[in-house]
Amino acid sequence: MLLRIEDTDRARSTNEAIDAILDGLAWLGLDWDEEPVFQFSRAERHRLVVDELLSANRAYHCYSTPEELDEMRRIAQSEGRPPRYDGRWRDRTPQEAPVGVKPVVRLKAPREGETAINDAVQGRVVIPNADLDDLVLLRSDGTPTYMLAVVVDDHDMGITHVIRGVDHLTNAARQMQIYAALDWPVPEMAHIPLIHGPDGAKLSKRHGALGVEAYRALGYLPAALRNYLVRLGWSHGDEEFFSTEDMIHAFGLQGVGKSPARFDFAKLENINGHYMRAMSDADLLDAFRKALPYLPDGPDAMERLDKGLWPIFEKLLPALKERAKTLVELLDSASFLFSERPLKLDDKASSVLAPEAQKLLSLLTPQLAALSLWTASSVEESVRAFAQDHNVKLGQIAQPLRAALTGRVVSPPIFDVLEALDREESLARLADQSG
RNA sequence: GCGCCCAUCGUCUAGCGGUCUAGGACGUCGCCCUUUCACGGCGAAAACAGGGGUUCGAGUCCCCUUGGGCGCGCCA
Repeated sequence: MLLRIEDTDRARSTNEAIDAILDGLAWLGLDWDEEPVFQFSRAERHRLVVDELLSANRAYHCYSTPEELDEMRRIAQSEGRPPRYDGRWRDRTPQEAPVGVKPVVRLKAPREGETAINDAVQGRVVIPNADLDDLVLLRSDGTPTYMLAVVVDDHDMGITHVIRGVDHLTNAARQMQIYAALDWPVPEMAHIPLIHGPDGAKLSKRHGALGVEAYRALGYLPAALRNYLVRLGWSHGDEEFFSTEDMIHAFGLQGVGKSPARFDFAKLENINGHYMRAMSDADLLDAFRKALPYLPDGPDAMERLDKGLWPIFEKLLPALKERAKTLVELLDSASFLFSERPLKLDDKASSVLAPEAQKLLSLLTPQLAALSLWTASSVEESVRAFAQDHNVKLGQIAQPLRAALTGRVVSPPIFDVLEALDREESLARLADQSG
C-alpha cells in the first residue's frame, strides 16, 4: 500500500499538519509500505502536462485578477446565475495580456453538453457542463493545483479506484474533463456519503469535529474505531463485528449506501467495551500502557503506577475491564489503587460511611488483622462470618468496606480489592475511615 | 441562487414487488443473576416523512411536496 500526501497548498502543508496525518493513520492501524509520496515533489511533471495541454490548445492563460474574479462572481450571483468564471480569456492572444499580471493556466473545458460520472456508489451522475467553469491548472506562481495534480498522479501511479467522500463528486466531473483533454482513461470512481455529527449537522473541523488523535485521547481502541467506522454507511447482513480480516473479505462498494450517517458515541463506546472485554489481559494491558501518555491525567497515573503498582493493576484487570467501556474509564476505575491515603471519599461513599457503618468497620478490622492468610476467599469467609455474628446482611458491611477502601460506592468485587491491595494497605485504609 | 445527492425505530442499518402483523445492533425501560457497579440472560416500547401514480400486489418502481446534505476558490 502506498501513501500519497496531497500537499500542493504550500501554506497549509506544514510539518505539523503532515505529522498529524501520519501519526493518525499509524495509530488507527492503517499502514502503508513504501515511503510516502509528496505530491508537490512532482510539480515539474505536472507542469509538463500543462505544457502539453497548452500546445494542444486545451488550456489557456488567464490574466483575470482575484479582484476581477470576485466581481464576476458577485455580479453573476446577483443576476441569479451560478458564480463562475466567465471564460473571458479563452480565446484571447498573449498580446492582449496586461503588463505586470502573472497569468494562471486554465483548462478549456467544454461549455455545452454534460459530463457523466459512472460512480460505483452514486450510480450515473450527470452534471451540465454549463455549471462547470474553466478550472485553474497552474496558479500564477506556477505551482500546480490539486485538481491537476490528482489526475496526473492517479494516472502515473496506475490508480484503479478513486474512493472518497461525496464532497468530491463535482470535482470528479471536473477531473474527468482533464482526463478527457489528456485522452487518458478514467479510473473507477466511488463517492461515499459523509458522516454527520450527532445532531445531524455537518461534521467538520470547523464544527467541532474531532481529529483522529482525539479518539486516542478519549480512550478508544483502534480496532474498535475501525469496526465502528466500517459500519457507518456500510453493512453486511446483520453482522456487527468485523476483524480486519473479516472487513477485507466482506467489504465491497456494492454494500455502501448513499445516505449520510450520524456519528453515535454511545455505539462507539459499546463496541469499544466489547473489544476491551474480548481482548486478552496481556493485550489490553499493553494497549493501556501505550495509550496512557495520551489520556487525561494519564502521565500522572503512569508515574504512580510505575512505583511498583503495576502488578496490582494487572491482578485487578480482569475485574476492571468488565466495568469500562473506554481506556479512560479503565484508568478512572483503577484510580483508587494509586490514590494517596487518606482517601478522599466521594459523596455517596461518605454517606455509606455513616457512624453506624464506621462502628461496624472498627469491629471488623481487628478480626481481619488477625487473619493468617490474606486472600479474597479467606477475607470473604471472615467477613461473611462477621456479618452473621452481628446479624447484618453482607451488603451492610460490604458497602462500607468498599467505600473505605476505594472511596467510592462502585468497584470490582470487594474481596478481590482487599486481596489486590494486600493486608497492610487495606488495614491502613480501614483505619483511616473507621474513626 | 444554480447544480447534484439523500430520506425504514432516537441512532447505525436489513429489506433488492408478494415470505414485512418490517429483522438485527446501540441506546431506553422492565425482570433475572448479584456484596456495589458492570458483564451475562430474558422481555418490552420504538420506524417505512407526506401526497399522488404504476401494479392483481409497494418499505421496495415513477412523479411531486417537505425535510436534510454536498458542491459552486489561484483549498484540498
